Amino acid sequence: MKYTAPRGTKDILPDETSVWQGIEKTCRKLFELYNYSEIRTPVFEQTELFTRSIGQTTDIVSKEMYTFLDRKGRSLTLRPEETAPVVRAAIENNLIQKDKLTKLYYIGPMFRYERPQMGRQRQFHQAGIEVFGSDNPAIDVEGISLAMQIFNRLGISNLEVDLNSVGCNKCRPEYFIRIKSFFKDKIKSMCEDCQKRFETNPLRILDCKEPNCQKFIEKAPAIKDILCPECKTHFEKVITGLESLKIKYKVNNRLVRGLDYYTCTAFEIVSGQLGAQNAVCGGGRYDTLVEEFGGPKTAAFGFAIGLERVVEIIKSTKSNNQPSKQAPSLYVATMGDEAEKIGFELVSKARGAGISADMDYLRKSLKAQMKTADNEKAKYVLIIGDDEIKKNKAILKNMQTGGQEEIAFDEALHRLTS
RNA sequence: GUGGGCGUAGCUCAACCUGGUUAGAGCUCCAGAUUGUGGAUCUGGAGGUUGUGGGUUCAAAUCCCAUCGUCCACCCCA
Repeated sequence: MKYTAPRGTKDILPDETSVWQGIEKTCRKLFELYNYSEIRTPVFEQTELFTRSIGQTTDIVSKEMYTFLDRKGRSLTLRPEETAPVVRAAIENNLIQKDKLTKLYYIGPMFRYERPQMGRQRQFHQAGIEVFGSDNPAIDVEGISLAMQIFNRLGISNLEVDLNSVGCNKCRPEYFIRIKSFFKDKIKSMCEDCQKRFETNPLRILDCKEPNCQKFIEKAPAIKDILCPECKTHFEKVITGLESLKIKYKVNNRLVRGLDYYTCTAFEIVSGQLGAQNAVCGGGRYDTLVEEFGGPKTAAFGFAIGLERVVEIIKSTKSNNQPSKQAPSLYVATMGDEAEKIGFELVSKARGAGISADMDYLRKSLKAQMKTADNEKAKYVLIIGDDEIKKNKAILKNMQTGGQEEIAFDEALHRLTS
């Protein structure tokens, strides 16, 4: 084969697109039900937008970005996530204003250079929201409930909400100090990655899965005990909010998100049906990012759903999901040039009348045309041959019942619309 | 970036371990049985540079190396 899709990318083929369309439709419907408006941003941005917001030492920035120079030598990067671009666009277009809540949603492709595996591709798709202008914990609750509502509507259950607070600019530095002093004498006996994390971002030590490291991590101070009063009450209010909506959650003190801009609330929604890459949704609060990007001081919250993973779950859940390909209502079978001409006009008229229709263009035998119509799941077949032309009538066959009748050419379309 | 599994017809796979005529089967597709009627059945047919490149050998789908792709896991995340 001469050309194949680049590594880590996939063609979404016709028998799959209906699943995708269904998911996208459900997302849009619910986003709009919660009063979010769609925003579409470029798929590439200035590289700095991502390095600044996500953080230099994060995996995404340090090894996963598709970065290139354009013809004028500008460094651009295919978006690895959508929060930074939306923040940029919102500031640039003055969407964020004082005393106003701005609620935006997006659906689109993201790009990260990683080794592909189950539920992980280099081009993947996310649907998500960003809310600007409120530090009210109710926003966090609304966001999480919206995500759960989407999964619910898609028929996905067995999900778990993992919740944590990563603190704010006031309490996080304090926590860093505590963590550093706690691990100071232990770090040498921990794994190589943790030793790096100790220098670059000690918070991530908590996320290490090495059994050896976990022994130490278990005894490490939990961030929830060091949170400042504001973060603490915020976190508690998010929890009571979730409880009042009867959303089940699990406080996970080790949940640390891989992007540096998060403050206070961080959450993930994980599925048991996915393999190692089990997060279907992730997000949280980022109350300082807008200001860091030169906008007004603005509290913000957002999440992103991984659509490939949703597709995986839906495929594995629905045992025999019928592809539900759209079928034409009418298939016109013709024999001979004259019949083909008449048939072509009828197909055209049918379409004009809103009836989905198709016909044979391969000059196949009638039998073969019937077979094609059957494979296409056409409801009716209109047969036109020499006999019919003479009588100025066609044969209309109902493919479900097998019954057929002679009918005038023009009459046939009326029959189908009525 | 690291480790392991796998690349054979459009699809799912067999033959590989133990090298040996013309690389098989099911499904799909095409034709016929049915001179102009789909689904079921039967008969026939088409379809392959065995991922690619090199090596070993009288002989390679089979053994070896490389490379690309894919899958799974680590890391991390959606």
